Amino acid sequence: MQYEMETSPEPSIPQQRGRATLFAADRLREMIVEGVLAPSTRISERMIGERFGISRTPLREAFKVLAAEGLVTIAPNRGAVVTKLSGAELQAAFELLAALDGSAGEMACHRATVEEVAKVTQLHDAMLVHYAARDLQNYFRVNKEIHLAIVDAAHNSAVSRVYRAEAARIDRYRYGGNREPLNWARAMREHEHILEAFRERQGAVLREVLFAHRRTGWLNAKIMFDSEVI
Amino acid sequence: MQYEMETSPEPSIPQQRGRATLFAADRLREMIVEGVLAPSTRISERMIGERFGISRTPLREAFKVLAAEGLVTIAPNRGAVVTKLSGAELQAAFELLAALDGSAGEMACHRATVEEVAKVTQLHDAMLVHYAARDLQNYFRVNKEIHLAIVDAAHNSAVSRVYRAEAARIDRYRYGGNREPLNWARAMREHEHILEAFRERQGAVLREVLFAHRRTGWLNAKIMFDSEVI
DNA sequence: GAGTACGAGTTTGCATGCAATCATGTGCTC
DNA sequence: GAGCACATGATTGCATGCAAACTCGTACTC
Repeated sequence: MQYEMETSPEPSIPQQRGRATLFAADRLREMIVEGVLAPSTRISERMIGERFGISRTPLREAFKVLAAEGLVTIAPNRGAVVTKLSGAELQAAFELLAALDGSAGEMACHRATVEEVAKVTQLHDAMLVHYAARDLQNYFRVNKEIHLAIVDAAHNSAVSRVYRAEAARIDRYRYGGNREPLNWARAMREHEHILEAFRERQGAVLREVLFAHRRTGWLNAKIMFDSEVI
Repeated sequence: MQYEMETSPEPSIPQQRGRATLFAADRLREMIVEGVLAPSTRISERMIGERFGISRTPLREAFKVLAAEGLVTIAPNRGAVVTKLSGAELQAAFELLAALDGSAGEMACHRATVEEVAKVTQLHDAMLVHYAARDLQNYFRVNKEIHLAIVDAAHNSAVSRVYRAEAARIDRYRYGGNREPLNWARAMREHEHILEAFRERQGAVLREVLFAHRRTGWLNAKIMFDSEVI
């Protein structure tokens, strides 16, 4: 997927009343998560307001929401910038996601419906196809869907909400981790174990496997982070 | 701690520029967490604005922040109300905190400094004194400090942040859980095990004990919730 | 030349105003 | 009396205006 980085004001999307703040927050969140707005990018109220065709008031409210989510950082009297995570913060986020992945996986083994297990199995097979085709983009997409499906199968709204929020914070830093064939193959092997443990509903095993899998993800992200590609 | 529920506009606290939104958010958060503003209470922009001595603009920004934290719920064109958790949502939050408590405890066993272990030990002893004196208020306060100290001893900023946010969401529902002497004694016994596992740095044990302890907390909260006291 | 004081332009923080939407009460219809 | 249409007041959503704080370039001092 490509993004046009046009300098001209983008096609003004007229919003119905009562949606300017929501529109701005969703739009900015998407741009940050997908990397269109890189970390440390300054977000001027006037500039973005003109781009989005809204005034500063709803935009400032959107900034506050994104700041609460940790996606932007607001300095008093100096405006908002896209949050740039330090190495320690990135590691902390990966560890948190590891804990959530593991705990949710264990819960999911107890609570997942037959349909939810089937759904994960189907997604896994789809991911295999993308892996065989070396289609990194779709591999990443389906990969994330698998982890979300397992988390949601825990049937715990708080875990799902926090997981999504924290995953969004570091999504920007995960995209390129599996470019190395060796790591990619390793991740695939781990996913085989994940699927097996989930289908057999072995909670303790799934917890351990998901925890270790997230650690692999962190090692990959750390390589990229240390090489300052991101 | 008591709060004056005066009907006259409360002592206007003149804020320095650039702090109106922060002031309003902190103040409202405190009022919600401590139960001064009960769940389902409507929060009118004009009313609160007059009470706090600020205009609607910074107040609306504060509402958005609290909504992102899950403390208030904003209905389009109808304003904000203090979030009222359903039984399922409350249980979900307790389960999430159980997972965070357990995971953080295990991390803390690996990473806690000698000073941090000593601090928890000291807090534990202080809690014992409050327990012996049946001082519920201070018992609760020190109890929370113990759990926070263990979580922070994991040295993971993301876990600490999420833990605080989620704990704040359900604090309102936890205050009265241990009024029954039997449950209170049980919680104290669990805390003995918590301290022992932490001091001996037995990560897997501490995870299990903290997880079970949080489950006890949920059972207590559920009794209160089902009796519709809160 | 380095460092500081200053000032014009820019940006943020907040208050206010207006239009759209909602809430509520009254009168009308059946 | 029940139910609905409508009007009026209240509330929210957003745009705009103004003052405070910041940025950055220039001139001045040492």
